[in-house]
Amino acid sequence: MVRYEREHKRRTHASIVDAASRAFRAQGIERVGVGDVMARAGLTHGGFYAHFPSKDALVAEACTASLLESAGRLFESPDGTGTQRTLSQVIRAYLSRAHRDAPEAGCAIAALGGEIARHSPATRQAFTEAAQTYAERLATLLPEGAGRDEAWALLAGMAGTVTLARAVDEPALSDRILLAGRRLYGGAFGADLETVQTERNQ
Amino acid sequence: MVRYEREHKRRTHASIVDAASRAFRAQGIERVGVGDVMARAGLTHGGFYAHFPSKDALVAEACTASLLESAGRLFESPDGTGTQRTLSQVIRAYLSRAHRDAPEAGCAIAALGGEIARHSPATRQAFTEAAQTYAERLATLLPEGAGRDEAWALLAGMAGTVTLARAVDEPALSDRILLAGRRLYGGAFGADLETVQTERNQ
DNA sequence: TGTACATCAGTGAACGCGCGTTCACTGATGTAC
DNA sequence: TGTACATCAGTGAACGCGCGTTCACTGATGTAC
Repeated sequence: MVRYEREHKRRTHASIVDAASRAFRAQGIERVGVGDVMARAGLTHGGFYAHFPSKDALVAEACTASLLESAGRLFESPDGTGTQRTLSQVIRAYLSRAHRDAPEAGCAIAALGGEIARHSPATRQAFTEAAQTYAERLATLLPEGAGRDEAWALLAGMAGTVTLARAVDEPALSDRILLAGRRLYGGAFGADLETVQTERNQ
Repeated sequence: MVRYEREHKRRTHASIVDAASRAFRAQGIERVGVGDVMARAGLTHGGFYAHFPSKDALVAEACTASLLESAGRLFESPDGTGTQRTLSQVIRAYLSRAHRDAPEAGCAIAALGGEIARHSPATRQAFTEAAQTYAERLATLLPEGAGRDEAWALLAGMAGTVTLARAVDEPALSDRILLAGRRLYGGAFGADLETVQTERNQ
């Protein structure tokens, strides 16, 4: 009965979502068309509606995917062993030049937060759910006495810092904003300040 | 020689910028057309190009205008006497439900930061310049030892907090994010925590 | 093992629509006489 | 004081374009016999 390999369509679907999640973060949701996404996935635009009922449905899926993917990248050490990063390492990685300069692989809150706030209920719901697991994962790294709400505040603050560092057009100012963010959140959550200072070039 | 009152065109220009700055913050730059802006200013779309060379030029002017206007609203007491707010009052006002629920009159960094990061050099330059005066004004309220960089970090963090509070679709969670932000920044910059706690319903 | 064929993932032309922009015009303004 | 008129802020029809979406189709797949 099954003509094509069982996994075939599922893989195509996933590759469309992946292409969309990267394109949206790089260029914004509105600037990226259905045709652009399909071309990035190596397909033509007509086939889109065999996978999604509307562009909005893709946006919702791409929000979830980009949050989960970037959380993975953020919380795990880049050594490939799956080791969890410490809070200090997470703050440094989030507020790094590398993150600022690669929005397509970075946190969707920083890249798309403003646009999501104005999007459909379905998109906002998908975003909220995925952000919740992001915040909970961050909460486990916080010191005694700090819980989920503190994790939300830290996440929101770091996202705003990266967004502003991307918006200003003076590179030196942008770097100083990231550094000031490291000091602020490192200090507020007891992360090692020495490390913050010595790794300013990461 | 001057047919129309000298101020006539200047006033129309300013009312277009004002309409645009509110519409952009409410709906996003891309979703608001030139025709929408002109209609909000009580005009028709054709006259637009007698005032601006392009939509992009309007975006740049609207960025400057909305940052200056919202800074005025934020730093001055609402009693009308022009009294300056304290740091604690500024943090409470920025991270208030009122600000979250009225993006069209609020801070452009929170509403448009992500979009501006992807916009034209002219827009980013205008934004950076106006944000600079915003940050400098905030810096004068900070305690001893904190300077312009700390003001940038505080501004960026508060903007991200309001953006995230607008993006999530659960009202209770949104309120908790704002409150956690007040505690975080109030604590980090030595603002009166008691006041923060007692005015949670503002 | 070889062929005929039903399936359906993906193609590409076509649609209506709203956008930014252009341009020939209109009519309120206030000056010149 | 009254009228003719040059100015130009604002009007609205029209443009080309890219968007999201639809749909008749094609051709690779792997099963049935």
